[in-house]
Amino acid sequence: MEKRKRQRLESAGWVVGSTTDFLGLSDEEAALVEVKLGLASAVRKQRSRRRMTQAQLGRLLGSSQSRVAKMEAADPSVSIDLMVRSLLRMGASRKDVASYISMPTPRRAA
Amino acid sequence: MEKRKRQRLESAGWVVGSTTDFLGLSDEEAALVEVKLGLASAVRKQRSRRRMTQAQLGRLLGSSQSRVAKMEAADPSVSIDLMVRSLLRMGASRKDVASYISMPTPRRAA
DNA sequence: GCCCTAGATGTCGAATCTGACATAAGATGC
DNA sequence: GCATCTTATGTCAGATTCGACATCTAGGGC
Repeated sequence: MEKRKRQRLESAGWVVGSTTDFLGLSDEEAALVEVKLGLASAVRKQRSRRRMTQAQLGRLLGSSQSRVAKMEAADPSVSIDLMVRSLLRMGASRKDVASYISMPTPRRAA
Repeated sequence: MEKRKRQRLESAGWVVGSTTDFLGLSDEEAALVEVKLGLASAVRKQRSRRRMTQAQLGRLLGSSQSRVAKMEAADPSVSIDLMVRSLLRMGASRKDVASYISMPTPRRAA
């Protein structure tokens, strides 16, 4: 799968403002990646605010440490559904989730 | 699957403000359903604004009429990912998606 | 009545996502 | 150095979601 690889590279780093142009991501693909990145960083932020390890969060979610790691890395193998469910489980509201999605996603801040 | 049935009933109607309590949905399950309902109605709204049929939208998405119908019905077999991708494909922005998620979801308006 | 269009619903094989496990890599304390 | 804790990454069998198709209902024009 071509798209998965591109997405993985994309999420892995470097692009700052708009996620387009690094490799030929269409606008919607880019937007989708940005949605996922926002959720991914929200998961990490909420977890660390609660001072939980990935393993603890995994248990709380009925999942595993590795899946949490993949969520936070916005791995292409994790669905938006899973990330949203995780945030809700950590006590986020629908509005919180929405704000995570619309927030800009700066990465690799210098 | 127990949960799926409840979710189907839930989405099918009647509940107005909070989706809790109709049957023992936990708070997060209820919130997740509300997220899906918001996206589902957004898909319908965007599609009809564009005066497209479900079949046309299905083709635009590389999918089918029946899947579009299920999306708009917030069928448990459709993922948030698919609904978000559909909205983005119809030209919605990340912020638009976020607002659909946080909007209240009145249904069956008298 | 019959046809046509739009939408709803059920089913199925294929594709994707999931939890679990193993294992590696980084960081910290000794 | 080496334990220990935490996070990252790869893999895989089982679960979920996918597009597609068939089928049904509702409505309108004739």
